[in-house]
Amino acid sequence: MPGLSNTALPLYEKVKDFVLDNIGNGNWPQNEKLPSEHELTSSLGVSRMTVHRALRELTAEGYLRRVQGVGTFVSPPKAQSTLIEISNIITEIKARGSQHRAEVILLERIERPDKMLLDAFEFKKLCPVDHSMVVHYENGVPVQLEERYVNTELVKNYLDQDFTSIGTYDYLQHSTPLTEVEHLISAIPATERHARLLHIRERDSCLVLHRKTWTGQTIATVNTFTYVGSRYSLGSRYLPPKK
Amino acid sequence: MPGLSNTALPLYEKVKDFVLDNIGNGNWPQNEKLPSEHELTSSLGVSRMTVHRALRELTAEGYLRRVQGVGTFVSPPKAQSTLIEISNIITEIKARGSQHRAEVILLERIERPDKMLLDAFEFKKLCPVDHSMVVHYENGVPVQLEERYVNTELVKNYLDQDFTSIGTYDYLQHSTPLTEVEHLISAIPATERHARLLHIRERDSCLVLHRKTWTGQTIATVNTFTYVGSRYSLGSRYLPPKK
DNA sequence: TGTCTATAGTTGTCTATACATCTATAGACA
DNA sequence: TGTCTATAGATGTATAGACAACTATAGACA
Repeated sequence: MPGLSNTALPLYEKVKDFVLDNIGNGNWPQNEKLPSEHELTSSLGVSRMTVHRALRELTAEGYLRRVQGVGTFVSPPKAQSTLIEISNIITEIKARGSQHRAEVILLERIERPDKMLLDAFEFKKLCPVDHSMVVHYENGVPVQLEERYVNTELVKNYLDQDFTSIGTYDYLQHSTPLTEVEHLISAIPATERHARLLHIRERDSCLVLHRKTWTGQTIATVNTFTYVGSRYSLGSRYLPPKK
Repeated sequence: MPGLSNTALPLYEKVKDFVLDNIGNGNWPQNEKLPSEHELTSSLGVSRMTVHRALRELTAEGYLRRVQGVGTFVSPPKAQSTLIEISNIITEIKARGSQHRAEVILLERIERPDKMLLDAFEFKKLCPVDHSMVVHYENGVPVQLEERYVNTELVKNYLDQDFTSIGTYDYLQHSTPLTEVEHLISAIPATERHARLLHIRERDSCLVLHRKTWTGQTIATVNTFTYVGSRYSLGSRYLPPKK
């Protein structure tokens, strides 16, 4: 066995590299049992704590699986390479070098939310809810209809903001720490209202992203983002943390 | 200062909880400098290595920022984690307790791919490509049309598999280590073929997930998954590692 | 044969200690 | 006043040793 590289890295990093190399070149195939910490300690000439740290970190990173009393095993390749990151529309438009414009369609307080809305927030009693509807344009073409319902208990002054200059996202992120997020993506045919606001025809396909956010145990916001199917794709390119 | 909880947790976990509590209740606000490892060591009555491990892990989790020679600081709240995980359809259907069935529509080798396909693979020369089309049923109702094009240089024996019993995903994952994945989600109206295979009407909305995978610098597979918009949502609920 | 038990082997945690490395700063010096 | 330097104090790494907790199994025993 070749042993550790002689770069300037800390020892535990060299041990991690050593293990990753053995996995990468097929020396230790999937589900293979690694040498025990004790064996690695003597064969690599480092202390057990150092080996232990390396293996523990690789376990946290998903490369290994450890069972107390049994041993350390090579994990099957991560299914984690199937993550899609949702970024906010304004950042995204600007990142493409396009010009962004937002049009506020509606900004209101709903004092008496209907049953559907109360259920969405899992409210027991009648609570007011702030409501915004904004259309985002990329180079003058409507791309996204953003509809947000906001818990007025948790988010203050939501209605006083100028969402043509500040992103709703930016305001919410700074005003409310969120503890949990739920996403749902689906496809729907455009309603008459979608068609009017997004300049498409009724029944054209739209991509809908539902997002619910929590602060503590309480639902903070309920959001629906509707994208024009033919003009927009959610996307991501993911590079696994190879080494 | 109250000190550590007296639960059955390991000490370093208690130290982590202690720090998180102090951050959570505003005791240590954003960018506050924490007591030094030495101070925590004496005030909490644990060894420095234990304090160090707790702080190191909290740093990896994004709660703290450490600067050698200077100190440890409370990090600003994490950027909103907006990741969506794509799991494979068979796992998903079974996880819902539904019955899964796969119907292989087509399984063929394309000896002379057309220009669109060659471009998708970024092939310079003419290479054969394997092609599969499978419809996945949940409790007898079609949910997903799975279409895959596979690089025959990288994936062997693709056509010999029985994809009614093995998931295409499972076979590919075991046969080819993948180094990079690209996803694109969009919404399209159903074509006549979609309508026929998925038992919907033409122009009904479908959710389309494009996935391209790389092995090294080479494109290994090009995939299109078409979901019935009204029957399916991609989703995820993400729980930040709070505590 | 079947069941229980002691044990060897493995990982998990914790401590005490040492030295390395980096940063800010007080104080010497020009 | 300005610059350099030694130093205190902070985090980073590494070791040796001890004990705890868990698992599989060989071997004793009924």
